[in-house]
Amino acid sequence: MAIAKITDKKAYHHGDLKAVLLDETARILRDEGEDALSLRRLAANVGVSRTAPYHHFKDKQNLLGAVAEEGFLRFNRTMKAVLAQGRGKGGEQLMRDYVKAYVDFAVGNSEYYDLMYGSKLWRSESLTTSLLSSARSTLRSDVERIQLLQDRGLVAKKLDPLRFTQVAWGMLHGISRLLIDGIYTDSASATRICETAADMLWQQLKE
Amino acid sequence: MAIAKITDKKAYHHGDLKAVLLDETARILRDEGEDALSLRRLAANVGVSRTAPYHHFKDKQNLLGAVAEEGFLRFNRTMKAVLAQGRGKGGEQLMRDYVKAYVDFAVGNSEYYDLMYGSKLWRSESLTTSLLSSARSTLRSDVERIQLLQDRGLVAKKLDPLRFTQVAWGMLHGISRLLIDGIYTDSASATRICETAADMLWQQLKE
DNA sequence: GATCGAATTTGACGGTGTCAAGATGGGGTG
DNA sequence: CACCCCATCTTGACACCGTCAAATTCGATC
Repeated sequence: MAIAKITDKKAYHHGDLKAVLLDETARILRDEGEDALSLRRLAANVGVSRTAPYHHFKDKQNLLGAVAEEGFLRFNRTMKAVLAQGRGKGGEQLMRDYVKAYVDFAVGNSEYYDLMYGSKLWRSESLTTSLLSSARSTLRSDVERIQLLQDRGLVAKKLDPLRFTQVAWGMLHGISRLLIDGIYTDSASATRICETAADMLWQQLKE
Repeated sequence: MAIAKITDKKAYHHGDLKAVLLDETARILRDEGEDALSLRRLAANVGVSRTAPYHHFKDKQNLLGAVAEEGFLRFNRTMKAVLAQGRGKGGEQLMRDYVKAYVDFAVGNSEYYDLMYGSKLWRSESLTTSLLSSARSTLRSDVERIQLLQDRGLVAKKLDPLRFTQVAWGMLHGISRLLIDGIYTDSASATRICETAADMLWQQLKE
């Protein structure tokens, strides 16, 4: 039915519907927007009857939760790569790269980011413990990294790592949201906004 | 029909439906959440037929835009009051008050804040120029205030007022969103998060 | 080859936003 | 005062939507 199948699973009648649904959901969100996503259209696009998705996801929110989980996976992978790649660099440059990578991911993968930190997910019971730990993974390791630097005397003693991380996260999240939603007047200057943000954070750290 | 009418307009069949619709919309959003809002329920609650609202608002998005405009009005009023009240105080304390006021407004009036800076509004054609200028009003005066302080030599010369304001706004917006959406682990420490944020901003200014 | 059960379908229900056409009735003009 | 206009409101209709229940299909296992 589908032009090409990547996996050979070919589970049952259709092939592994679950994975295909996840991909097509993300594709619709990316290309046509949130309003264009309905379970019925999704099913039709994939070539399956309207209620077929219900055997893989409890309801619509549950499907979106699964897409969000995929988003967290990609996000954590991305941020880990940035840190790995920044081994040699100085702290200031690393901070800039980190901030840029966060915002770039959010803006470039907004179909995932919207779901990951959308209000719906965090109020629904689809927020499983595994999803929650995945969601907090990056934040948690941020706090730990700062604590480590602090123990080594590379970061100001008086700084509260948790508090700092919370505020820094808020900053990156806010900048990302304002960019995604097209609220900043000149989204063209995204790069310079990120630099300003990174410098501000770095100054707090080194002090 | 309605128990009490504040205005005496009593426009036509119903009384000034438009204002009543705006209030009831905000009430539903606050008390029952976004999903509970439908034009049909709204109309029924107000005691009017399902299509009556269409004579006052082009469509649902247009109604929400009008509610958002009311939100901007209240927001601008609130922030102006904070500044007025902070005349005597030092800059540091004023910054703390300002940050706290912003976040408090967002969290305490989230039924408005969600609409004001929700993605829907900023992509819709309901974003009239009057609404847009109202939306940018507070931000604009923030930039001007910093420029003024800079001219008087009270703020670091090397600082770019626009860039700083954008980042500061991002920070406040992000913190507000994370609090509203229940994403922060310990929303109880909102006050201390605000203080940390304010101190960070203030340090950038005075430097 | 019969059977079991997971995967899928068809049918149905109540809900939604919105358009088109008709009804209503208060305010301005004669 | 009588008239009519037109903003306001209603009823009817349409095409969607999410989701439940019951029937159906069909690969894998005994």
